[in-house]
Amino acid sequence: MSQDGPGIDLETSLGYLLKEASSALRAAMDAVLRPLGMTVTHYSCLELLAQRPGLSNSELARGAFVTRQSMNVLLQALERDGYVTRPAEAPVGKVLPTRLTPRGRRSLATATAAVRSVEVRMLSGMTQAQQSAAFTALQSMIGSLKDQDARG
Amino acid sequence: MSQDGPGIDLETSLGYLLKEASSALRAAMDAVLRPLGMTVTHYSCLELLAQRPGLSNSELARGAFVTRQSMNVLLQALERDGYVTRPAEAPVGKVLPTRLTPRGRRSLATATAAVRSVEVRMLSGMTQAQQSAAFTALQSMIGSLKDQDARG
DNA sequence: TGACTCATGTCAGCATTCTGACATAAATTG
DNA sequence: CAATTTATGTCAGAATGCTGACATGAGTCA
Repeated sequence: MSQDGPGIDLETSLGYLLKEASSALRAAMDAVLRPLGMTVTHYSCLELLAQRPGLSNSELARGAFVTRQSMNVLLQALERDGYVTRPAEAPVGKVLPTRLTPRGRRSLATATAAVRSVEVRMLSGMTQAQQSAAFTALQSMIGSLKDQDARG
Repeated sequence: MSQDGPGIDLETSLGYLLKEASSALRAAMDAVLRPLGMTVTHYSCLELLAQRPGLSNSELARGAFVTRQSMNVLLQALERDGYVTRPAEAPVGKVLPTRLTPRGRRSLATATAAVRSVEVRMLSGMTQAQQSAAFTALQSMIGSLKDQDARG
């Protein structure tokens, strides 16, 4: 069965499949967000702020899987265009808590609908049990991989 | 519970978890490949060529989830450094079939060992049944998302 | 209290990838 | 057979993200 002899069989590799699924999801999200003039990172930032108002730049960066620096330039653009607000000075420490403006909330609402349609389609061929299994499996993978990071 | 009311609950979203897992996997692979002077795309290209010799630039790009243009610049570097070879002229059509050199094969061997250790760790906390379930689930997601692409 | 470590926000420079575009060859279609 | 469509390789410019670096504030520990 061309098992783990010479290389890693990409046809049966969970890692490769994970990358493929993630890539397909990102492409699908990009496709529905583009007409709204939004990128995936853009949307992720807004969604994070809706659920946890007052998040800092660094926390948003971790939540959207980009660096602080990248999130910083995005936040500057979002602030300039009136989607979010940040205090001019940090109320405590250096952390600048960010919040959605009404305009940001409206923009997020339409984006959320688009993204939800993608997620629904992604799950359309799966039973509830399969979804639960996938959820557990992904959490397990994440835990193992993060563990490694901590040890290294 | 905070179900699908206002936004998408990132804590229970399979899409978000998928992105998180993929990000963690990429970070882990980057960490083990960096000492070898390799990037993930770099490694993916070599692994693809080992399993399917003679792949073209465009086919490699699809397999590594990047654009033709990006793969093209990578291939030029790999060719310059003697990891792969491409004929100066296309034997048929415009397709330039790429092949690993012995040096490329040696380089891939060490990289494969490193990547395999990451994948083993990723699967360490999962039963065989869980792995099978995850495999099926991911394939289902990919199928649904690609379907959408075709229809759009 | 003072030294040390850690996290944050931000700037500058660099690398990587993507978008747009073009010419060419194969496949398809009428 | 001719025309259209599709796919490929490649170039140039733009956008995006990252690495490196710095100053500052908070927490820790002796």
